[in-house]
Amino acid sequence: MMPLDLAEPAARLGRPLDASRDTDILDATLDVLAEVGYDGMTVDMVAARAKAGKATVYRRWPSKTELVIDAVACMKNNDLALTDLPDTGTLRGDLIAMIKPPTMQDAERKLKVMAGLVSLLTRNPELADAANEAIVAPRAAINRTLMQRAIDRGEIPATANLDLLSTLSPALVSYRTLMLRKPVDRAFLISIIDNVVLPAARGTAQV
Amino acid sequence: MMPLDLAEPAARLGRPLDASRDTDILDATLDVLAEVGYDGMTVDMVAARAKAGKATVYRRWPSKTELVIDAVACMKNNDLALTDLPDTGTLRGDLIAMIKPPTMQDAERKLKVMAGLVSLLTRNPELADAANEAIVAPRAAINRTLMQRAIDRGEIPATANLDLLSTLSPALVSYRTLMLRKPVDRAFLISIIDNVVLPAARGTAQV
DNA sequence: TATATACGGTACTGTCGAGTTTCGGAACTT
DNA sequence: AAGTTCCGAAACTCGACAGTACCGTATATA
Repeated sequence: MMPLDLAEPAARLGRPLDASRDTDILDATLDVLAEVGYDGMTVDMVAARAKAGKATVYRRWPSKTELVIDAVACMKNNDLALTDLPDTGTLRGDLIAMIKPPTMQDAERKLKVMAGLVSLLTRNPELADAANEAIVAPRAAINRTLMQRAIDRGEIPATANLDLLSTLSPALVSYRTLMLRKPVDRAFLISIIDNVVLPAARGTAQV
Repeated sequence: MMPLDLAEPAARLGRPLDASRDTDILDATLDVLAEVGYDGMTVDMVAARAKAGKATVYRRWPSKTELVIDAVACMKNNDLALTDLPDTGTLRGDLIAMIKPPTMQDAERKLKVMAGLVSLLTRNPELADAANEAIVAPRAAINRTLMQRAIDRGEIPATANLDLLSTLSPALVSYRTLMLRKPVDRAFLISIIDNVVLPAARGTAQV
């Protein structure tokens, strides 16, 4: 008998897998996905863009679907950290401080990827979960954190519905991009903050 | 020479086209579209659901793309009229009166169809326009009308940004359905009205 | 050095779907 | 009745793509 699998690297025979190919392929997958969507994407496109052979792709992922799920899930890690969020002292200041190039580009790419996946989410729960954790949830989590601080400061009522409030801006940005197909510029984002998010955060219990 | 085309029916030779097949096929197209999306849809599926032959489809539309564009554009007509809108005397009353079965089912189907088209809108302007006019614009137009009345009554400030306000609820409903994949029930819609739309409509110029 | 696996590239296989054609029969015009 | 077009159904063509196999070469272990 052999010790068959001691959970150690085992130092396999022959040339080892080149880890740099993994990231190149995953990144190429996201690029193509953002450009032409899931159904428009072919594995040949991905391989070509990653300057890899198709066999190199299939050596790592058993199918196109699994490749895409992994690529989407990987976006979760490259997040513009939840640690160094702005802290200007006001909710408005924090929200506006989030409007800066690196954050926006990250959001734009994620939204394009999401657009190419939307029609699949209904029929593929695994992909839906990956997309939610990597794209949807992080953005809401940031807003939630900023708003919780505002509650702690007494700036907005503690009764504020953060589940709803934290999704306002992502929802409006998504809608404007995907449905209205209009550009999301700085003026629009500020308009959302001043005309929607802040009134909603403060005004919950009027009437 | 012939009078070649005097814009009259011309009484063509042979069996005439059966108009009832058109509507059946367009309706089947929307059904399939809502279920599996544009890329998942095949012309055979549509023909089968409409109990029609594939030739009957291609006798009317030159390609799958044109068929879909026409089907989407047709949704525009079947609108739950902009004429008999609720008029309860308050904006809140009007908005809540819009939450009723026929309206909701219409909206749900349109949203499913839209979900199956999202990834195409970027690369097909003709389809994007059809989808906008048939699905996106009508809903915003209704909200805009109700809100304009509220302005006329002096219920909300005349400075209110109706372009933004009228898209709030469609955006939040879309986001919840497509991205969060949570159900849109009556409680959620009322929560939107009370916690987002009305505060935003009133609170524009505070601070 | 011998063996084994990864690599990029290319060719292959099998399936699926858009669009076309053909069929027997039905509906219309002359 | 003769001629034409529509109908549903089925068979067909053809291109695209997922997935596999193989090549020559590169990189690892023993």
